[in-house]
Amino acid sequence: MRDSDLDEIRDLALFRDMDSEHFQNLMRGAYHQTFPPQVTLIEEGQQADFLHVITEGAVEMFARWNDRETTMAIVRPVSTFILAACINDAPYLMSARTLMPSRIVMIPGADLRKVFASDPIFAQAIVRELATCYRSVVRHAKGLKLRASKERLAAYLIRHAGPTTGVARFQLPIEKRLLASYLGMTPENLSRALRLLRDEGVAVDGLRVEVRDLAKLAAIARPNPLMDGAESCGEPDSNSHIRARIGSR
Amino acid sequence: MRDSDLDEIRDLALFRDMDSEHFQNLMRGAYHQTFPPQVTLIEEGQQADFLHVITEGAVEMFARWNDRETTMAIVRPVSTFILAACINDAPYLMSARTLMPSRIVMIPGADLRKVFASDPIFAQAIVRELATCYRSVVRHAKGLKLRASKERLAAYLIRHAGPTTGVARFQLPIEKRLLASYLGMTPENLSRALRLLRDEGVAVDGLRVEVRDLAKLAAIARPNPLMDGAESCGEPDSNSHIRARIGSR
DNA sequence: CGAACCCTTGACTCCGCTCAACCACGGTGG
DNA sequence: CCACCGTGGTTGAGCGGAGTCAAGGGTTCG
Repeated sequence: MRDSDLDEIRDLALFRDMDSEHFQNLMRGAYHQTFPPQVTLIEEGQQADFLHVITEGAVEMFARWNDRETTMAIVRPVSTFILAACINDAPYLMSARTLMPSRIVMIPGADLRKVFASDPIFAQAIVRELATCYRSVVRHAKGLKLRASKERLAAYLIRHAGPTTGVARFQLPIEKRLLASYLGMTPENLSRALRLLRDEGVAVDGLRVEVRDLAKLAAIARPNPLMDGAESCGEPDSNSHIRARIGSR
Repeated sequence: MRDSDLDEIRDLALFRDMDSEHFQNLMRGAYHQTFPPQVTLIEEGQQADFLHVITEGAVEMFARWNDRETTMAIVRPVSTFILAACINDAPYLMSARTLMPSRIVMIPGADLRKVFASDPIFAQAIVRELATCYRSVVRHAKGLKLRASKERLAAYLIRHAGPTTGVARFQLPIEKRLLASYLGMTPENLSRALRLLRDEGVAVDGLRVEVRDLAKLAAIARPNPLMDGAESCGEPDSNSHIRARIGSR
């Protein structure tokens, strides 16, 4: 692995405060690789051999059952995924694939568990990360069970409008079909839901979104830090990552 | 706290291997209390002051939004709840209330974090617990997004039929209205879904369930360790806890 | 230029929710 | 002992949200 990579990784919240020697132990067996888009990094059911850390790009976490498929989260730099499976040395519950060219650090699970056991600082960082992921999934589940699809969409738009008041303009960070799947609906239904929100002052052109009246949206979504809080980890997408995608209109 | 209680708690997987002195530090500020049924222990949104450990009874974890309510999990002895909020020193995302007379250990969050930082063994146990909870919610979310309600019900019944082949008989561990809420449907719909499953050889009388043909149910539920795996934590109910409830018919 | 692919729209179906009535059961108090 | 309720469960009727299927338009890419 290149030294510049090492420095970059070392600077992540997860590794920043840990013992130097332990960090080296972790990195000795680690890979830092670049993957093209649409590459399956992980297949659910496999044994968790590596902890993955995404340093560039975007990765979709998704799950399959009975010929159906749903996206569970979009992971952005810099965060880990499948930490829980690694810690428990258990099979992955989700699959992962790149959505764009992405760089991934892969740390052997055995090394992770070893260092984790001997470095309390690192253990603390791991736990914080894990707890954050947990809370993120709980929020996701709450949204699915308590909100109707139109309400989920409204909430999503509000989260991504940023802290603006009045009018907000932004780009959807992912394809609509992905967004639909994440929100637990079909692409057709997302399309219709967006049209319904036109009456509420939402204008959509491609991935460009303009929200004319945040208050009106909020009346539908009734946002709430206990469901919409942004502790990151899997929410597609933190708007701090508006990147110029090739071919963005 | 009584000594007998201390011994009991000390024996939990979470505390079993930790340093004795640290354990005492944890317990010094802890309470072990008995609560009647239908008592709200935790209100979502509150700051996470205590880690809770249930040693007897049953606790429902639920969430509210906009006058709607859904049960997210049922917690049985012996396990913790709201661990993630405590670790992150964040507000609870779920509320909790007792379903029956229950005994709860309450450990101050500050103590938890302190000991956690200085005892690697304990930290490891915490992480394992947390990772298990995380995986449990992921399974729950997968079920909600990938399975239809009838399929979710079938899967639930199979999980609780135990490893039997052929005919299975058991008791529902919770009220049907709770089960409905957990499975993400209305009580009316659960009722109808159960009638639909009659054609599949499922007979229900009160809380008594008889599954005549597990294979037929399995054809609907298509159970799968990645969705139905029983790593405990919140699944209502692990069938290792069939207790004689007063008034069980 | 053609082939994918994504998005949208329409028509249709159906699952699941709402509302309402009814029953069974248990507890309470006259 | 019995009338009265409150609660949880079941059933039915009706409706609406959301999925399915199918077709068409716009882009991108080989």
